[in-house]
Amino acid sequence: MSLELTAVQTVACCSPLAREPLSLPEAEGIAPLLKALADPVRLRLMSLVASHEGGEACVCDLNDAFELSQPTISHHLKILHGAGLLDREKRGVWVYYRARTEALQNLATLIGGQAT
Amino acid sequence: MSLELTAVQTVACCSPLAREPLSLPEAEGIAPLLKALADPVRLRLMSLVASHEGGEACVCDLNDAFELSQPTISHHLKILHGAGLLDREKRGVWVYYRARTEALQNLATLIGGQAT
DNA sequence: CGTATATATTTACATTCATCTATGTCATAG
DNA sequence: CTATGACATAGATGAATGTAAATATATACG
Repeated sequence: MSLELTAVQTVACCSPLAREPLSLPEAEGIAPLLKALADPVRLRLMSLVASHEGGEACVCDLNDAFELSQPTISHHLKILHGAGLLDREKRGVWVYYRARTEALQNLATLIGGQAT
Repeated sequence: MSLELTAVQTVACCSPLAREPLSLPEAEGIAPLLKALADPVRLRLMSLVASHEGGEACVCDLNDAFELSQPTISHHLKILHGAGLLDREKRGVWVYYRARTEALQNLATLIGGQAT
């Protein structure tokens, strides 16, 4: 097991933006998470998965929601998964993605948390 | 006055990610806001301004917190201001930036809001 | 086995981005 | 009016990123 913190672990460690200045390592840990979200396709993927019944969706469902090639969707899913925003589970032929809601909540607290 | 919505206005209009799928126009409106935040320097700038006494800081304060050239800081501030995350006010020789907390709160609600 | 389907990876290319240096603008001081 | 300090803009460059096309892997089924 790695000693490195994942982006998701990093974001859980910090006070809200408005409370105290972020250190450089903190900022460098959090930016990749926001970067992963900062794309229209990936935002829609996240909301599709998070709002899908059961909190999960298979790639086959997701592909149909876009006019993009399957490899492109797969690429975006990999980025979201790599950032720790989506969990992956293979069941038979299909792969299901599930939103990591605690990661989203931590991020929301960081961005919008009160100063005091 | 333009009929276009700013990114900040756009983000205030949407349900949380986990409640219902984002439309393409919504996602395209929100992504630029996240993109503006998705950089270590800009994250630190936002937190420096937001947590600074009085909720504002002048560029002279901000420059000193980084080992980057003044034009580079100015560039990042322009991006944050363009996204609607920072307000700008010139007073005499100095320029003060102020965090738009309601924009941050709306963004936080969008990302972390409960499904129901 | 062999074929079909679902998903991932690789490669290639065009675009975007962060940063720098140099220069411009504006306000104030002398 | 000229000099100085604070900040912005312009232009250039190298790195990172998005997308598509082709290919690979893995499972199911006959």
